[in-house]
Amino acid sequence: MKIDPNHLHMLAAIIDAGGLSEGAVVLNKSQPSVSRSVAMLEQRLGSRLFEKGKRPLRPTELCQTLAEQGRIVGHASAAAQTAVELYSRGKAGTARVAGTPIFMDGVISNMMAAFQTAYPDVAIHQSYGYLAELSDQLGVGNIDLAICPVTPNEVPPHLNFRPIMRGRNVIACAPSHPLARKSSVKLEDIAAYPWIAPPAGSPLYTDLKTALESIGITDFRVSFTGGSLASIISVMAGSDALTVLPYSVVFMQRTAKTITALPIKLLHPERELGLLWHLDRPMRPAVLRFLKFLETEFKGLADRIDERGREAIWRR
Amino acid sequence: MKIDPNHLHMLAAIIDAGGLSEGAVVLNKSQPSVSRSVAMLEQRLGSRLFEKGKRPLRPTELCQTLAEQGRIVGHASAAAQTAVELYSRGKAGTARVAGTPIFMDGVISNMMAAFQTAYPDVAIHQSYGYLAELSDQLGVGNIDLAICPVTPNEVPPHLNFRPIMRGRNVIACAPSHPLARKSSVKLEDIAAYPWIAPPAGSPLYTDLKTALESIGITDFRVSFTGGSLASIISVMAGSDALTVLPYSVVFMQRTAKTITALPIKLLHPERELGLLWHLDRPMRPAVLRFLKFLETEFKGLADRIDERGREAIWRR
DNA sequence: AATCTTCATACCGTCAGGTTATATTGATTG
DNA sequence: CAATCAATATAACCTGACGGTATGAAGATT
Repeated sequence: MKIDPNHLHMLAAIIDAGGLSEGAVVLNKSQPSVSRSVAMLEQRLGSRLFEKGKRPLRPTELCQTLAEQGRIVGHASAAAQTAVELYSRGKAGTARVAGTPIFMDGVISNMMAAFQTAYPDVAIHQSYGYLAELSDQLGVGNIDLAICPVTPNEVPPHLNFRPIMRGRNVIACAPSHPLARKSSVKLEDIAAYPWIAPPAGSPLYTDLKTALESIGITDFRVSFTGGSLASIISVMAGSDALTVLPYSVVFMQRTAKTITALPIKLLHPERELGLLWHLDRPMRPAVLRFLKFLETEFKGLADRIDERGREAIWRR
Repeated sequence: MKIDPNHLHMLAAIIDAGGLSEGAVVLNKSQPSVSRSVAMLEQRLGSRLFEKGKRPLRPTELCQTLAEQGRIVGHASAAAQTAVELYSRGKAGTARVAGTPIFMDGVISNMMAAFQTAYPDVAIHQSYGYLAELSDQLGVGNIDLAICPVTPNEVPPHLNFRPIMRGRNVIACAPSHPLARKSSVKLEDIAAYPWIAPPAGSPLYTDLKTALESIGITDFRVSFTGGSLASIISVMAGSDALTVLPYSVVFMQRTAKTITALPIKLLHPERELGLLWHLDRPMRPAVLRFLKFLETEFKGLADRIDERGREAIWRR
């Protein structure tokens, strides 16, 4: 007959509480219940667990050693309990999140930092990808959440899309760039400089083309391509190159002063930055937490961007 | 709702076995049983424990952390199991044993050493006392077993007495003693030497007196009294004093060659060395083991003493 | 598509363990 | 030492968690 961990725990509770009745209170049970359980256990073990007929209840030697294990069981049980609670409140667990490189590096990474200080027990697994891949990964279940610009009518089936920010691109350059000081920039000015292009397959690359076409630039020289945000910033800092970036990315760099936007209006792309997740796959609490966190963060970001925009307008 | 340690253990078993069916085998249960248990647990926790519709059964993150605790529970349970088995076979536990000082030091201690090498997990609590005290201690339940010379008709009530060795006293002295070389010793020889007396209250003290009276010595000089066996041996080694000791005690010192017995026959006391324990207090397995061990040891000892006796006789 | 393996569901019986009420029994005290 | 108190044991009853077998459903494999 195998021994029941619950019984071990019960013994520990009785001993630590100092009596059957007190132990029963600790265990949220009635006194007769634990009394009978002890009696049955004694019978099964074939030896006494508490000395018979001694009123300050005295545990047997065997009982003591069993209670020792019982305390271990109790700890494990309590640990499991708190683990479940943390988990179900989304305060522990893992969130696997992927997104387009520039956004992840330029915007989301900062939010993830904030999230991790708020929820240190939630592990984040980050990866990169564009819409097609992200959709696949969500479908297979390799990631929980994708962050990606999407045109509302091309949302893949079975995926839920929640927009969080209007797409808005700007022409970006280093603060040291000759054009950065000018209050107004003309097309002829721009034409002289080389361009940094995002990776060929990325949406930003098509954005770059359509944006430049929209302001009449059809022929442009690409001097650097394929790098992620850190490379792009470095290259811009050391050259006169220009590039097209989401304004939010530029905005997030405002304190670091590594990028500025030129005062030229580009055509908005149809796409909108948003969160994607699988519809019929229930979201884990930690992921939900992260999602909510991102939403409020983006709301704050949008507000700050608006403010700054108004300021900029007011200054002119 | 509190979490059940059994469930934690079950999760660990399932994961470690690599499937519900395999886990069920490990747990000695049917597959549907564990399947249902898992389902109920999932419902109570409000989150999945195994990913739905994946055939190489994949545990959830939460399930993994719970299983971790489950393994701890499993270990504790197994430890308890072996503890119970060891205990009930008398291979672990405590035996509280008391007895008359000279016997304990001179005979029992050697046997306890042998016992502890055979049963290293049985702790022995030794104490000293004479019959009255021993009886009290047994009655109160402070000791499990007493080893003591008892005259068969003065066995205290409620106590069981099992004789293990005939009482037989001898006159003892150091091997370096002038009388030790003599093949026959006369009373006049003895009269010249001082005596080491056991503690005044001890049975051995009365033995000393009656023994000496039995051989006609009424007036004797006591040069040292009150010491336990180690002291007596030391004093004898450094002096010409004599004393009366149980032959078994002298016998046990044969290899150490610290004491010899003089070839003088003393009157046997009525008492018989034996084991005492409480009648209606069930004996713990470890105590029983120790009791059995003592019995066989004493049997062996008695045989060896007989042999030696025959040898000694043969030599003359 | 067919088959195989494994998990889920249905249904039923049993017993550990929950409850309340009450008896027993060490311990305590005047 | 009787009386009293407090704690444990017992009785009687009931519920539901969990055990089993039989069978359906669904991934995985060929």
